[in-house]
Amino acid sequence: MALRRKVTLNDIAGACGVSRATVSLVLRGSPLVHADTRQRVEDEMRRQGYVYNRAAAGLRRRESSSIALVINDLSNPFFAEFAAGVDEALAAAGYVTLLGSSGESAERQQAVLGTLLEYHPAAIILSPAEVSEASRVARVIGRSTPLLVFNRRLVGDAPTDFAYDFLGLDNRAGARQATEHLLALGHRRIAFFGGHLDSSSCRERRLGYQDAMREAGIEPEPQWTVESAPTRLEAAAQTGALFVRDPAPTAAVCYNDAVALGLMQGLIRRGRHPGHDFAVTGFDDIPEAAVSAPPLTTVGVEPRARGRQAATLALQRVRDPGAAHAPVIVPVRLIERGSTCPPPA
Amino acid sequence: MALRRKVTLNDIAGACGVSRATVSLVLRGSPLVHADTRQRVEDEMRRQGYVYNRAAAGLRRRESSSIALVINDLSNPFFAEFAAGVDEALAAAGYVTLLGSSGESAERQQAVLGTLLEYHPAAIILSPAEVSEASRVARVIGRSTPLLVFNRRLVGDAPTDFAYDFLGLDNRAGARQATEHLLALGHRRIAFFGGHLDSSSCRERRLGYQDAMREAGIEPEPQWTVESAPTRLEAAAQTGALFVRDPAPTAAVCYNDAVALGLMQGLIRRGRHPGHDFAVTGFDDIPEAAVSAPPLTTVGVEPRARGRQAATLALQRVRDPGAAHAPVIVPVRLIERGSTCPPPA
DNA sequence: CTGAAAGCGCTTACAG
DNA sequence: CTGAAAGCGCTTACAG
Repeated sequence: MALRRKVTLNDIAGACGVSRATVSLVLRGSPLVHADTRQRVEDEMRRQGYVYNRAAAGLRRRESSSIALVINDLSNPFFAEFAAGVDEALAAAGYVTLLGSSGESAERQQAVLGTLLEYHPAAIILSPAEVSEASRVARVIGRSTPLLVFNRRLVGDAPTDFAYDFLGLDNRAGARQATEHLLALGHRRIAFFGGHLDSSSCRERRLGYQDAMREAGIEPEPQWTVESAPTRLEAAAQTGALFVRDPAPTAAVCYNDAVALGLMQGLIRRGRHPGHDFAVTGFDDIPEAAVSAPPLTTVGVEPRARGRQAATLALQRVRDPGAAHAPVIVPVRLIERGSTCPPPA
Repeated sequence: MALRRKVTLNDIAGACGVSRATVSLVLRGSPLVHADTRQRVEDEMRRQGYVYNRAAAGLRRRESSSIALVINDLSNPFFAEFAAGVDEALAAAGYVTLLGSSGESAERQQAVLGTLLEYHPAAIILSPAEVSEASRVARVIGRSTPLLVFNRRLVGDAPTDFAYDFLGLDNRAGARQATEHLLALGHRRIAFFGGHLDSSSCRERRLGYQDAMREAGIEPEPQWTVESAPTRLEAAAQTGALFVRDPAPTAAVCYNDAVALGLMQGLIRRGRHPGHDFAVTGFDDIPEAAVSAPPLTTVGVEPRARGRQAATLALQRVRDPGAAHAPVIVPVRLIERGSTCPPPA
């Protein structure tokens, strides 16, 4: 099957015996055009299967109707949901999403940003790879495209003339709530499990954990902090690290849900019963959290709503480039389900 | 912070005292340009922070370097992985991914396709909503953009002059393998659980199940087929339907992993032990399948690799629009893990 | 080796 | 109410 040539404004104008300008006015719904002319033009467009060329229009009008979205890990449901939310809100606002993924590699992130910039998006939404330096990101993005960073802080200071928006979660308060919940159940030996401490979100969550512990008069033992990649698989593999020394913890505040679900898996393999003889909390409230066995007590952050919010913030910035750049921190709340229990007697 | 004006070829040409044409040649790495000139131009580009405008170039060259990707459900890890694979391969080939999602709504899919077409992508990759009519899809896409459909067939016949590529899984063979595995373990009363029979992939998988059953001399009872939305939650809720009549099945071939994991959840809630007193198989091998409790015996389809393959096929079509349109069906294979067992004595 | 000119598909003052 | 003209940022023959 041969592909058909694309129909342009010129084709329609020619067929109707009017000028391109008139067709353009019809397209943009101008009241200047005579109703008969409008009708003829619209019929002809339908007949020929005309498709507007937004790139050409954008070029002429010097404006962009795309927004670039760079995700660190699309296979994590948290980020997949976030991306879905971004796309949903952008589409509703008449923008198209240019997708890129970094796979948690700062190198790839640079390359992806460089490529996406060539499409001159109106703004960039970046969920950064674990260790992304502000200076490098600033260098590739330049000073003519607004940037919204989601979830993790960029590392180091950005150049003074490089401002960007930030949308993050109240990680510290969320982890604190989770820890306080475990303390209230009677736990004293509580681990902070999973994540890498060089990521800002992980550090913040650990601070919240430490806040609650110290407020309860407990100094967390170093071996109660176990790092792992923020994935289910890695977390399951690290489960043993919680039990190498006595007295072992009776509960764990996990970096996120993926890690918490992995830990529950790891516990079950070791013959333990999360929610009965060991308490686990997560962070994110991904869809699986509600249906795991047992259902996961976790900190709800509504990733899809965060995606919509990120899109909204980015579009606000497009409309008003001069506004101040105050970071937006989203409050979070603990959702109690079945994976927490008092410590075994 | 005021955004800076974008730098264009003209700015560079002016600053270097050469013409736009020369700068353009430098950009495209032409050997015609004198080494000194090239150096001066490249330095100036770096100095001014020039960013190529691919949309403008594409307009002039009458070619597109974007591909549209429309996903039915980004919150299903299977499709999220697929999308990640598509994006990975497209980026490697120098294309950008225009993302859209239909949320399993055929209406929204039409709207999303319409919008994305205005960016004149070189091709469209569509993972269609559950019931997508070929004629409607054909109408919105027209005859000048190649289409690759993934995973599900479009419903009804397309107009004769509308050809599209198809990448699908060997659903029938996969479900057959799963069923044969259960038969080999000694099961006779085997259910086909989950999915909607008006989706082509579900119908095909059910045929594979029926093939294996009949070959073993067993006529599947109607009540052994239980439909549900292809999600974990819905499947968990439908678990009871398997046990309303005696003799109840001792095993279930599930439509996909999400459904299988939901069924396992539902079984556990009813006091049963999947992998010990009831056998379950899945389809897809999403990441969770390997780490569920018990790990899920399933049919591996490698969604990320399928994404890369879809991108490759779409790009082939872009290069050679006249080639024949033979559907590509990917062979699949059973991965044995812990969720299957012989029937209880 | 480099420049002047035309043109991709659109929009926007400006005439009339 | 409609058309002629200029121009968005680029590329591509064609001269020289």
